[in-house]
Amino acid sequence: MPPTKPKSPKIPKIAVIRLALYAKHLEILHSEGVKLVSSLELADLCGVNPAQIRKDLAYFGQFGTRGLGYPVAELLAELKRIMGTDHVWRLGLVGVGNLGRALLRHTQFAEQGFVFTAAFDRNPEVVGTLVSGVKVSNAEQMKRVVRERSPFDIGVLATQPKEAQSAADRLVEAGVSAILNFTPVKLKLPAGVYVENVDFTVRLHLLCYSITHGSDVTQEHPT
Amino acid sequence: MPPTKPKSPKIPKIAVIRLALYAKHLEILHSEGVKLVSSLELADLCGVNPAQIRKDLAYFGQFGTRGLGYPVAELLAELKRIMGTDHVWRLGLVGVGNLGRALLRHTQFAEQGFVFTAAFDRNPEVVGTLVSGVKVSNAEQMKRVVRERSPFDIGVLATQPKEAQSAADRLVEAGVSAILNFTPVKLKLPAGVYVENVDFTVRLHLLCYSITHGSDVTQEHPT
DNA sequence: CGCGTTACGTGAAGGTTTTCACAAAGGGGT
DNA sequence: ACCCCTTTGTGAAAACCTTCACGTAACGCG
Ligand SMILES: NC(=O)c1ccc[n+]([C@@H]2O[C@H](COP(=O)([O-])OP(=O)(O)OC[C@H]3O[C@@H](n4cnc5c(N)ncnc54)[C@H](O)[C@@H]3O)[C@@H](O)[C@H]2O)c1
Ligand SMILES: NC(=O)c1ccc[n+]([C@@H]2O[C@H](COP(=O)([O-])OP(=O)(O)OC[C@H]3O[C@@H](n4cnc5c(N)ncnc54)[C@H](O)[C@@H]3O)[C@@H](O)[C@H]2O)c1
Repeated sequence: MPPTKPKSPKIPKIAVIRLALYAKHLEILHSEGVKLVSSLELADLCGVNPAQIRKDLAYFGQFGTRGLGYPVAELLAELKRIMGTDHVWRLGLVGVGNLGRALLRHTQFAEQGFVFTAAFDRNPEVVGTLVSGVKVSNAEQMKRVVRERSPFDIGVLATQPKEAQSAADRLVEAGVSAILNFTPVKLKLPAGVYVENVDFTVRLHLLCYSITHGSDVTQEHPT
Repeated sequence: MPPTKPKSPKIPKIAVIRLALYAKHLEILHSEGVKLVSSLELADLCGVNPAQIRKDLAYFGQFGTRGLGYPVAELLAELKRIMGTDHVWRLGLVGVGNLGRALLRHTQFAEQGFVFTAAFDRNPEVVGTLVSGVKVSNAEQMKRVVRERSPFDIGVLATQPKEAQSAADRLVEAGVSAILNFTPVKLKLPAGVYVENVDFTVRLHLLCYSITHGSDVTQEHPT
């Protein structure tokens, strides 16, 4: 029986973020043939406090053996199950421009279990072409394409900013409940639709502050 | 005289991150001709608590007028000065591949005061070409190019993962003290060099967790 | 079989960030 | 000149997250 207890207590949001970090390093250990790892060793690899790891894991169950540590393969499998990354997720790209193209061609997504099954654009010159093995469909027919040919779980938004909201609406209409948003627009979406905004410029601003003030402002968070 | 007091007390790292968020919304208000804004109004726009804004600003000085609010133009100018974004920052790209190309072509960086003045690659087929008006130089000659022709302040790293560390070392050698790192590699760099890591896959993992557990884990943080 | 060693799991302590709540301050109307 | 209304700036309280410290459990060795 898997030693998982229900996650009744409130789980700090940042703990979930760190879970992905732990999984990443467990993956490496696993590939190196390491069978057991202590919270201290894993903490060193991840650059966090060992107690932090134990506490984070405790939110989801008991995975270790006292006196030994954690079984790498099992813990990795558990973390993947918890994160939902124990199976492939299908991505649908909206906006096959400069950035969208780079994302489609990014081979490392597939290695992590994220596969583009569909791509959409509005530009007739792009529609119908094949980018990195993915056929670009007409954005107007998203709902139909999703239903009949290429369903996906997560929408990746990379249109021009002024098209972002309507494109997002279309994603929701098509039944998508999670969006990775690369546009600088704050999307208005119904409850139950999850959004993650990616904005590189915030990071640039932080670097500017650090350079200007000579003090590092970057926290160790693994984002 | 500008009402700025020295930043003697300890400033929460996350407060600086929010400053960029405030500046973004002040920019919009300014373009709409709004002259004054209260912490309540700005808080609504930014999706944070009004007291948070007042506290964050208080770390850097007194910018408001009691009973009125904050003067949009002045506060914006102050924030830019504090962040160091009151002038143009020069970017140098290392690795003109899928992602690097998208970044070079991204017109919105310039609008925010970030301009690519140099680009480097190792691939002879790419070296010498012009991408979005920027000449691609040989990565081996980075130090010379930076000194003699195209200095820059912030290095943008978008090489293959296994080249990341050595490319970063070269950036440091060339005198760069801030790096925006798009590779999944945790760079080892001397103290005084600031790094911000951009990793989209963490965001995808978070979305997976949200979908799987039906509870939103995304914090309102503006990253 | 029991004892020593190790390292987990967790309550409590400690530290940091967010929010509350209110005194103080400024503007504007009369 | 005074009063009223609004909103800042800021201690204090609350919430939150991290780290400590130790009881406890499991393994392995003599
Ligand atoms: N390029 C970058 O490096 C970069 C960096 C950060 C953020 N972004 C953001 O990402 C977005 C895309 O940037 P880009 O450089 O790729 O722009 P782009 O103009 O090259 O690409 C946009 C693509 O979206 C398509 N499109 C427009 N409306 C659409 C719709 N309703 N449905 C489907 N497709 C539609 C366009 O035809 C075009 O192909 C922008 O919002 C930009 O702000 C880009
Ligand atoms: N493409 C994406 O959407 C995406 C997304 C997330 C992360 N990344 C990361 O960004 C990096 C680049 O991705 P990509 O898709 O553009 O890869 P890519 O292979 O298309 O481009 C890499 C470029 O870097 C150049 N290069 C290699 N070594 C170099 C060196 N020492 N100095 C200078 N240039 C060098 C190569 O010649 C190539 O042009 C990778 O680390 C990848 O993991 C990419």
